[in-house]
Amino acid sequence: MIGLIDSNNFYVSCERVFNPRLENRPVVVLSNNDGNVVARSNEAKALGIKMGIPFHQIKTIVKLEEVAVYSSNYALYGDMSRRVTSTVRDMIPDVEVYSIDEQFLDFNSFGKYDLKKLGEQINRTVKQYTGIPTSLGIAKTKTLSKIANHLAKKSMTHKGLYVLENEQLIKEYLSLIPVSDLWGIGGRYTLKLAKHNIHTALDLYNTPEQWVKQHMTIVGLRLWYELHGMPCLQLEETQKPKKNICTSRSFSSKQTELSVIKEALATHATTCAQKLRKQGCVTNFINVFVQTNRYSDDPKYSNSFTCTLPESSNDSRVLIHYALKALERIFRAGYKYQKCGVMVSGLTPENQRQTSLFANEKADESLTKGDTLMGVMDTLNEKYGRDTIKIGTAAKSKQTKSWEMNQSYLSPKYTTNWEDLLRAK
DNA sequence: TCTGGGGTCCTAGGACCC
DNA sequence: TCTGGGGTCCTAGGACCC
Repeated sequence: MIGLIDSNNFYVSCERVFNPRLENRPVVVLSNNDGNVVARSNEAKALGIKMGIPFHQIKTIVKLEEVAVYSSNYALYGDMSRRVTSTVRDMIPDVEVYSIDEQFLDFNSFGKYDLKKLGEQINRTVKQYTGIPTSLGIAKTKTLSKIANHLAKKSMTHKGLYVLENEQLIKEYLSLIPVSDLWGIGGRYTLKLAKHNIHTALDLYNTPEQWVKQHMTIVGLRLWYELHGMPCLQLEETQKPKKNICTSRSFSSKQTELSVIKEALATHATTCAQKLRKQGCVTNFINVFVQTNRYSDDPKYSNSFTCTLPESSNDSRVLIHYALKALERIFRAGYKYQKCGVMVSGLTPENQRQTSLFANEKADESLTKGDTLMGVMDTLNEKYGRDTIKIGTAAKSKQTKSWEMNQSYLSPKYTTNWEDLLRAK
């Protein structure tokens, strides 16, 4: 049996752990730049605040109902997520971390245990150790455990735990679930399936295998098998190295000057290089993109350019150099830019770096020196805090405030930043 | 005034190889 | 009337997830 444990209203729950006055109150957490609502407490849901709605559209109700509002605090949520995972892993060793608030659990070596009792114990322990409330669904496949989890959360009688086993019950529930709620069915498939009169999860369950394969590829077929209780998706307990890494942000206000965008892009390139080094990888392609606001009536422009590095690298200085070169090629004056970013691909492990055919000893030496320098920078930034030391091009200037992310409602980084903790006190 | 930031997998078709 | 039989790699586009 497979379990899916999921933290309820996760970002809101993290804020509540450190601010219990938020209990029983409507609370929302916003996306980066305080753009949209990405998490809601049950009380906020009851007020009709929809997932993903732009913040400016709910300002009236926020004031009227005294909704507590928070900017995303990923330092806090990431750390709380690690605590939840390690608590779960102490009880069930085989865990796949699926997202910041979800883990799949493998119960197959717990055959003789009462899964209901065990499940209750898991929820209770996580709450006790971390303060985060969770829901747990258990079934034969990942897809069915997603459904069981949904049932655990939605029904008051299940109290955050549901073991979905009985074939007849499975079919009954499937008949109540819109096909669009299934894991793996998005907007496009929902429309396509509706045209063929497939509306509920049970409709899809009853659709012939051949039709599914033909119209929904192997991906849909796996989903179909999983619904029938035949596992096709394995637990992935080790994290696979990423194939692409992207760092991008919207500006807090629209930007027109190349110099400002250069500063922002250099900062993103630095972050991207840090992420590469953390994964122990080097890149040989760097893609840079800029775009204007797609919702506004102002002239629109978006473009990207990919540079091929002469030699694979994860050196911040190298990435900044090529990112700015790419930017020069796509920047057009006269537009109000909203966002820029850097994406690296073609990643290879650091220790399998392909050097240039024409590299000489001097080049080797400079490569080693670069690695040492980056190592020192990473160590200092880890020990004394982010941005303790950085490359000059990405340094903060008078212009920085005009592009840096807007976070007007940020809570302290209670668990990862000592100064923040003191401030909170 | 104001609309996020990351990722993955699959398929078809084109280009090329022997 | 008739034109081989295998392959690989790359890219764009489509679909999805949180």
